[in-house]
Amino acid sequence: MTLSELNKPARSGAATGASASTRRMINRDKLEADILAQAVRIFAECGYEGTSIATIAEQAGLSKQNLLYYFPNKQALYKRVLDDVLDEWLERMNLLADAGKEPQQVLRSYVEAKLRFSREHPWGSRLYAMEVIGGAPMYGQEIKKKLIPLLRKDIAVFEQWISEGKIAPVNATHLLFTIWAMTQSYADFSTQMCLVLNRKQLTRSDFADAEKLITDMVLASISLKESAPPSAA
Amino acid sequence: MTLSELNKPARSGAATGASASTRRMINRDKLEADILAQAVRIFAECGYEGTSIATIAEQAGLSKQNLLYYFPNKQALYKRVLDDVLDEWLERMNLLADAGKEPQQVLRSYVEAKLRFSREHPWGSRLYAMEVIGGAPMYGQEIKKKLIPLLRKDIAVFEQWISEGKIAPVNATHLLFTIWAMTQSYADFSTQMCLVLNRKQLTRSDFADAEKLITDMVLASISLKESAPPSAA
DNA sequence: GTCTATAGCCCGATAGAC
DNA sequence: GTCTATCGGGCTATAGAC
Repeated sequence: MTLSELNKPARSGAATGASASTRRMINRDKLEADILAQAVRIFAECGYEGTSIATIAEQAGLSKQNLLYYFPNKQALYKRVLDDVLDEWLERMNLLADAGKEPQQVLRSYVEAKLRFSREHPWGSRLYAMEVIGGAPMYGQEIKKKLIPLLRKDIAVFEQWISEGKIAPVNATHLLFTIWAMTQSYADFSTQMCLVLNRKQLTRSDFADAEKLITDMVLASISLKESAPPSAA
Repeated sequence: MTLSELNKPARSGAATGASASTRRMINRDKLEADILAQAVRIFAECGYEGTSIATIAEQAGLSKQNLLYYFPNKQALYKRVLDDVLDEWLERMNLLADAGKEPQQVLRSYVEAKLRFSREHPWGSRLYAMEVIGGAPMYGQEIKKKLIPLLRKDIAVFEQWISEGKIAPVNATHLLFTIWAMTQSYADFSTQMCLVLNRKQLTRSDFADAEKLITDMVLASISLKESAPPSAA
């Protein structure tokens, strides 16, 4: 079960399975999805306090009071949005480091997936970043429970590769941090990048260029220099 | 003249030079500095809308109405804070790429300076990041005028190095973006990093480790591979 | 320059009719 | 489920006494 399913408000008719309530359920799910899609964008653009639920409601085509029928309060909506972001992220990232694939291929996939998330879910990426920058005052516990263990696992995989001599002895923790930083930045700082590039928004070609450079940098940093013999120091 | 000096409110007694008003000026400057120091922290923690000037005033030890005597309104205070951040940043970064130094040394200094800014001015770094993530709705013009030209100049320097064969033919624009991303992240994402590292805050040793890895990655990406001859393609 | 008082606004949330 | 109406509170900013 995903985080977002856990956080969904219990709904009265959800367990009946009758055709009428099922039809209603579909409408309700669509409406919730519309609300969530607007919410992630507006929260990311305006911040938590800068966002009024009336604005979200208006953009989703319903009244503020009606929105509060679907979500109990503003904070619950906010956490639900972040749940969905984290769910989607974990789903894409979780299956990368498990198999016995080569380090190079795993890191290629990691960079590609994280960068694709920045491209396909810019609002979610930015909203997550804003929450973390502010000290994760509302979502820190969930990050601690759900994300941090996976990041630690990734670092452990890197360190395993190092101890097996598969990659150069880099600092595994900071390697992960820098990969995160570079890929995340193409969502968070796209405004600044667009100003430099004189574009309205980043193109697929920009992301392809970024992926190539980031991948090259990461692979170069872990590549074993054949000229250096095992040191005795 | 710096951005912050331009944005300072004109004050009545500033031009007299009399000893009494000079003494008052010093007090006023100290009070303004206190307000700005609290403002940058609270704006970064809570966002623009999430920050009330009453909170800033309280933390600086004066009343909200009194704060509004020193700064005309909330937005002016906010922009002044960002001016100071950008001033400090430009001051540190501007003198790096001018001289005829070697690319390796310039990039070492660039990473070191940007990372030191993240360590010494975490609130300023984070506040700037939040403004950019939200689309720079209040400070976009200043970024466009003051920062973007310098970033373009840096990119042009990288491209000059490439055309002179001093560094490998990487994508200069994205090289700058990734350096920015990696160094910036040690301010913006320190909360997440601390959770991974199980620390209250990042240590000097963490920043030293980061600097080493980032520098190695950047220098590896620009290093000329001696085995590859100049291609005819 | 610092104080009290308050105008004027927006917001989140609730109550209750239908 | 959707509506109208409204409460209670916090906010920016201003007015004016001292």
